[in-house]
Amino acid sequence: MPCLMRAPADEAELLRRARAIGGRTFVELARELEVPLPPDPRRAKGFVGQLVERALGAGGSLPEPDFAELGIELKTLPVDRRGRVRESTFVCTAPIRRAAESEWACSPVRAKLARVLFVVVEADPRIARGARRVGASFLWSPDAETEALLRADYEELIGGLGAGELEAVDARRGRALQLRPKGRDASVHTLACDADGAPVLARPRGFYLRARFTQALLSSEGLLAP
DNA sequence: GGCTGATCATAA
DNA sequence: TTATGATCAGCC
Repeated sequence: MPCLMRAPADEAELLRRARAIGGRTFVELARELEVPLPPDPRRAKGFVGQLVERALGAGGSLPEPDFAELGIELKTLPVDRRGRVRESTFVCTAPIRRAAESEWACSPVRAKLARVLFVVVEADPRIARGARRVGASFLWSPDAETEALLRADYEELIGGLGAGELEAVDARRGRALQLRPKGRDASVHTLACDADGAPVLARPRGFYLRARFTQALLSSEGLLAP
């Protein structure tokens, strides 16, 4: 594998590349890409995602799709050794200040989830870090029913923010999407409006896909052991 | 055990 | 500083 990878020309090539790295350990991948391994893996939470980005020729961490030409977002999907999704999937930050005027049709959530390449990765504490591998990959777009579900969640959550219900809209809300804190740490705050429209400080939030939801996607793809 | 809230690294 | 990439770790 070349160390500097050009962007893939089309979906088929992207999917081929993703499937070609299936079965490789992250250590092997890092060596091939000449990327140094982090000294303390527990402090390198995004390492695997960024490694896969490089391996597939993604654009990098820019405010645009990973594969801008193709309109495709890349997401790694951490699973345990039984193929159970271990974590939720970050989608994008929530527009807290502009929540009241945010519509689904032009929302970053809809844009990001319109076309996603999911790359399954092993993330099981019972598997030694050096032995964890890249798994299966699949391209996904929401069908009409799923988009309706995402839209309903989005409108409920963003509606809550827009109404200033900043404390009420916690991670327990939403069936597929949820809102969770997203910041350097709990001390980070951003300007928001409370229920009366008065300015208040609030924690930045991000939209995440629940693990239950991505688990169902894996299942639909036939990627789960019975 | 699953889930929520907290936290960590890097790039521009 | 804000965006990207996520996982950690204690609570329920």
